[in-house]
Amino acid sequence: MKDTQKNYWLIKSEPDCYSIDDLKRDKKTGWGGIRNYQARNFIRDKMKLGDLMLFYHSGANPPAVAGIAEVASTPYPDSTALDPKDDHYDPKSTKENPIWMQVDVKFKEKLLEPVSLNRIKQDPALAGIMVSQKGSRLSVQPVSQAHFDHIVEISKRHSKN
DNA sequence: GCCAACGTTGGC
DNA sequence: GCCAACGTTGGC
Repeated sequence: MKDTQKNYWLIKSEPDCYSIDDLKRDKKTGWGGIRNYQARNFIRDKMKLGDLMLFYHSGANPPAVAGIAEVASTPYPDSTALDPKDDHYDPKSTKENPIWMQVDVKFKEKLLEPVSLNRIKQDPALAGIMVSQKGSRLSVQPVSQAHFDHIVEISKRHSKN
């Protein structure tokens, strides 16, 4: 039973680098290049097909949750770590012993109204959410279902007016 | 562009 | 195993 339960995530991307619009265009992409062990462990150990993700624009004006994506593969070795020509190449990672993992991420929807970090911080219902903590640089974060739903709700509510 | 908060690296 | 130096992230 536990295993079939969905997990919820927040993934960060700089929109200049890869935005929700890029994902909408591509429909699906390999979420590679994660070079942080904590994030890697979440991807490797906890991510499951069908898990839902908040797609967060970091370094944007304002930084905000911009859309929803879905985990579209089981975890597999990050090929960008094995390619010497790639920016994310890591010589410590080998085909026999891959260090870094990735999943495929599928476009689900773009929020009509992005939910800004500022709004997230101000909302008592979202107290304790990882992304609003000062100095939280983790690019893959677990999110509770309640927080996930609430953020989507805020967007829907706001875009109705 | 600044800088605080982290994570990683490497000398010892 | 400590810790200073360094690199990176990301809000502002």
